[in-house]
Amino acid sequence: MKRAEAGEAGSWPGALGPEEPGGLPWFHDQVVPAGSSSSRVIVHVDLDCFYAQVEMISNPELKSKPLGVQQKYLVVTCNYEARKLGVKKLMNVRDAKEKCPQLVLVNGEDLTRYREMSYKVTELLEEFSPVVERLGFDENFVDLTEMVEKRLEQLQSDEPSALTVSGHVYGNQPINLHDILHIRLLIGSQIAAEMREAMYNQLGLTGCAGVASNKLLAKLASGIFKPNQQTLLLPESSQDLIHSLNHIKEMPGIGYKTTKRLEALGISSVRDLQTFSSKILEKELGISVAQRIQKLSFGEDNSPVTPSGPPQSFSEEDSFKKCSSEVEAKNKIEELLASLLNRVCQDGRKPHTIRLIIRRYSSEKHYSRESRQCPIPSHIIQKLGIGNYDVMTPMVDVLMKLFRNMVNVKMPFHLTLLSVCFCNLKALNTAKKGTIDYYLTPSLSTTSRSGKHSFKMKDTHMEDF
DNA sequence: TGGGGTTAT
DNA sequence: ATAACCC
Repeated sequence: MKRAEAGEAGSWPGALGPEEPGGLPWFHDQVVPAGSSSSRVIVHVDLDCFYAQVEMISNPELKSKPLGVQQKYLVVTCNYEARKLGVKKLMNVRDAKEKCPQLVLVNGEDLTRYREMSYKVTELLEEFSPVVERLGFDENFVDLTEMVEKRLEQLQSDEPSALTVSGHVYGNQPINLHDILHIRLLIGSQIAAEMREAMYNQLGLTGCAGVASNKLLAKLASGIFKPNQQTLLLPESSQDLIHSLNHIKEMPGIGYKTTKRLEALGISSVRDLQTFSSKILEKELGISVAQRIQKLSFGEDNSPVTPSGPPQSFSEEDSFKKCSSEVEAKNKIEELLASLLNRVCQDGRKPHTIRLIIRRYSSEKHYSRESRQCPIPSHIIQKLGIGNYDVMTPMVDVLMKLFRNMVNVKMPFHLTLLSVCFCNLKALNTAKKGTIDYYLTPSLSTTSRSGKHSFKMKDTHMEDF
């Protein structure tokens, strides 16, 4: 454990300032302005090799073996046993087997169990604080600011071990118990440890956590000590952290395209980006992207933790070497749709838009998708919740119209991916005659997004059933 | 490169 | 409808 933990924390309650008599800790009057966006406490929780963990829970015999999760010809993730033997994420199955002949592979193309476990994690974290933002299936941000404030208020001066950091501190920076920002982050590290404990005790999952003053730094911090550990970043160390990145590509928020454009400008390190002319950057990338990523390069990120809530869309996709006939496409679309209907049925809400996505074969490069979408006919929507009887057939008809709108079936074609997506999800219309909702709810079966009737479901507070 | 997701334009 | 980002 860290120096800060043993040494400094033991000095409590000697941390009381001389000008604060009585039993209250000195920081009790250090108020953070309400709504202030500065000085937040954010945790990023990142599960260890998530798919592999889920598979090992399903089949404990896999725990002692090097395990990879396979999708098509890729090992998309693997446990640490396999990593020790040289298997990497997104490695070709052939390369992986070559590196590690004992590698056990399980198919992970069906995401159902991963998705279910993923939401159990998010729900568990929401018990700590409702402000939880999902990032993929295996990462969550939680804004702990309020929770930390409450714990500070409850803190008694006769709790000698109350101010002990949990886990690592980045750079072994000493904690200053007279610094309110340090104290708040330290409390955040304790909550992070409780979250990881709860994940393990209740779900059997291990993961990392990073605690810092914003999402960017929390995310970078969580990756410092890798499996099943956590790290706290103090403000004084944030520059060290961001400069420890070897390339701007490693900065969350700077993706493939932006990296290429930045490289063309001669920018490759974080410091290059920090010192580059803002004016020129704005002209090259647009003011929005330029300002955002240049702030990121200084470790600044004021983006809020946005509660994810239920998903905005459901989709199922399948990739393949070749699909070149309409019947073939129809069969695959039916499979995707069947799975989707089950999911939508379970969710309880109803999608009002359906989308079909394709990827055309192109000899190289240009990884690009095309899509067509349309409203789901209202008579189909109504049949959706009640066990999907004859919703398959009319829905496939709609999808095949979208298909023919994109693909000229009279000409040869070569597809490598099909995907069906349900979106524009709305709560069930449970409005009944005589209730307030009945008079306030815009008809959900007509063109409800138009003009004057477009007040939002969030504000209307529909009762679920 | 898989099988998902999100937001901005 | 696409393009960018995230995993």
